[in-house]
Amino acid sequence: MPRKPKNPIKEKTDETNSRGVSLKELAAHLGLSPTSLSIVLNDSPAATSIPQETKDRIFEAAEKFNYRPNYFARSLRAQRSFTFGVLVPELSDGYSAMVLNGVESVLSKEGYFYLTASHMHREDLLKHHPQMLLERQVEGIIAVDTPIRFKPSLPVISVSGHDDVKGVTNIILNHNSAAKLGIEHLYNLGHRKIAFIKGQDFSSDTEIRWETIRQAAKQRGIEIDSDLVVQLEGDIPSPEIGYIAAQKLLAKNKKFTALFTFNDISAIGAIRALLEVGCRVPEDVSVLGFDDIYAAEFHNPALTTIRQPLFEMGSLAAQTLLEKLTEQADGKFVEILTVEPEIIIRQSTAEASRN
Amino acid sequence: MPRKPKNPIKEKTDETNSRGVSLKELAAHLGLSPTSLSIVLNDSPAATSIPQETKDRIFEAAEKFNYRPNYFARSLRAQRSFTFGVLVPELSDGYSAMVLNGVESVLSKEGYFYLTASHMHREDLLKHHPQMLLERQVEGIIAVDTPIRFKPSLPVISVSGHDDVKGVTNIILNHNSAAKLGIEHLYNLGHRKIAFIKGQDFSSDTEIRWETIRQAAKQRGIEIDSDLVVQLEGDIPSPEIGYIAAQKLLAKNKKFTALFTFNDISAIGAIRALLEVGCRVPEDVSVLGFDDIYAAEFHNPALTTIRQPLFEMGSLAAQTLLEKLTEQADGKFVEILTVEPEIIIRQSTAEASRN
DNA sequence: TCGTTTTAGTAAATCGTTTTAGTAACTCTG
DNA sequence: CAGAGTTACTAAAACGATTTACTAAAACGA
Repeated sequence: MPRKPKNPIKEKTDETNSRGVSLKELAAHLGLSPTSLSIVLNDSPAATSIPQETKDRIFEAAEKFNYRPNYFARSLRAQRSFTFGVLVPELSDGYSAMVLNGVESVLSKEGYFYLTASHMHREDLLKHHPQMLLERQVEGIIAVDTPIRFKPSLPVISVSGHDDVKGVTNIILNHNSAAKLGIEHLYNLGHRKIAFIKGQDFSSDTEIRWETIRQAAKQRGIEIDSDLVVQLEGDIPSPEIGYIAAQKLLAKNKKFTALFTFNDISAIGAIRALLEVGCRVPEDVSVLGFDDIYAAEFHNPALTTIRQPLFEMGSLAAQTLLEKLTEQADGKFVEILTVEPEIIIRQSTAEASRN
Repeated sequence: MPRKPKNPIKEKTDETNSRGVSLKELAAHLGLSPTSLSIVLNDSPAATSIPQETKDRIFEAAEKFNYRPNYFARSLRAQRSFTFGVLVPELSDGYSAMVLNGVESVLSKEGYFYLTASHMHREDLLKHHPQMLLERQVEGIIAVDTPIRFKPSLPVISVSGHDDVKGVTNIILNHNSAAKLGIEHLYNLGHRKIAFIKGQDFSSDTEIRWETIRQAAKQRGIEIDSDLVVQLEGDIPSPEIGYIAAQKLLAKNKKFTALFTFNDISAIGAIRALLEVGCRVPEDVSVLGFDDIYAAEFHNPALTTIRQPLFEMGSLAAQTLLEKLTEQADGKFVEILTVEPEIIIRQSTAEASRN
């Protein structure tokens, strides 16, 4: 026989329930103390001494009135936000979004959310955004292709960053492998005169990618002509910057049979520039991309590219950050986590032309 | 002459300051009450009666100890989160990300952040995510290309949704114009046999886009052959689904001189399918896309497409939501905000071939 | 039967702000 | 010089949960 509620909560209509029931109200309704409800609903140790009948009453009422603990009250008390901050250069470049997919896939399972902040490589935002995220009490930060311009006062995971900041775990591609895969592929197709498009100075992968490519080329006995090296400029996530870079390259009027670009976006722009001057891809010039974004497979010609497992890098970052939070400073700190690239051979590369 | 602090806060090192100073600590340090500091720091009305000297002392100390009000405490008290929730199907389709850029550009100016939740058109997530966002006390929800499967108990703005849910403001493209722009363009190039790729059933734009296209075609006296209409299937954000749809179309073996696709992504996939069977674009078949994502301009051939101002739609959504929050129910409710499309003519469309 | 343990709870403190409702000590004003 | 008003503050309540430290009653053990 159900007991009568002591201080019945008036049935709230759809109109009035906007703010939900508080623990206190629910407790009054049941004639119990908030303490008891809290203990039961959270199944804390003290719950063992509460009889099942009471527990059931509590669960039932919580269900009926759709009780949801107030997020702020709970977080204030527990000093936890169940929220991460994510720093990205820009969302619509096809790169960050893939990483974020991976991040979200892990976080949503754990009841975490994340706040996104785009800095567009602006120095002021690189400092300001982390501040803001800290004020929002994020429990950790994931920085994607983002230089660390702040003192990390909480766990930070960097995806494709290369800043070597103390305390920051870096998730990076095995760039040595990546460079070798690319260079070997071109070499095996007979390419010896290879042009390169480097990344922008601000992009964190630029330096290491270039360094590893130089080494891989050297090992293969390929000489890099500095006239055949150009660099991306500007920060819009459009192929246009690759187009412009390729035009600069063509303006030098030096012969090359292959072009190794910084990423797929710039490869797509570069192909446009090549086609415009009558260079066929891949018959006259092979073009090799990097990343394997969705557009790569269906571009014309379909891009041969070095695939980065972006989704996995995101989920690994989230996973690692969650682990960092549970191990209380006892854990052995991991500085670098490496993921492996893969070469995806499609139609934009071919045997070097003879002439 | 600076006064002596009453209860000096020990200078915290970089190591220990992780949690920051509380208002109480700062007040004790200054020999004042937390109330006074709160009044001064927030410049609330009562601050007029506080002498400048005291104010300065407070500001100085706040600065020195880098005082930041605790977000949870403040939000708990004020019942405000300064956070929106954003529902998207998927981040890496190049569409949502552009909208989010617009959203963020407005929110960051106002000190707001947003939580992202991707539902991938799964019914369970379409119900679960809004719940979660509500529990996180978001002040409003922006739904991008997302059906509303929840009772909106707080302000909701839908971008490219067509659910006509009471209380939801819809930001939508002027689909009539869009359809006309597309049909007129193809008509003027001499196309009469036009094929169509419709969107997936779950995509909110599918129905209206198709309806308006049918009307525009009718007005122009173009007959739509139902054999020349195929539909996208599957929910990956890759051109592959457009590729498959175009193959189905080609399998019907009916002649057409133009193809009006649901979006740029599917246009890119469709072009691949056409090229594979020896159809040249645009010489044999003109292809018209929709959206004008970054990839459109540099695809080969460059896509002629109907541009949606995605960034603007995002910033308009954020702006509108912010306004909704300040006007307290007095405001006249706006149900629909329309934005205008634009046709971007590039290389994927041309005069209809004669044969 | 007395003392201990278990059962079934509760009151009050706490997290860190903001706000409401004061209180004293001055300064005017007539 | 009494009353009103201003100045310069502060104590306490509130937001809504969790946690610590109790209490009162019942059950158990010797």
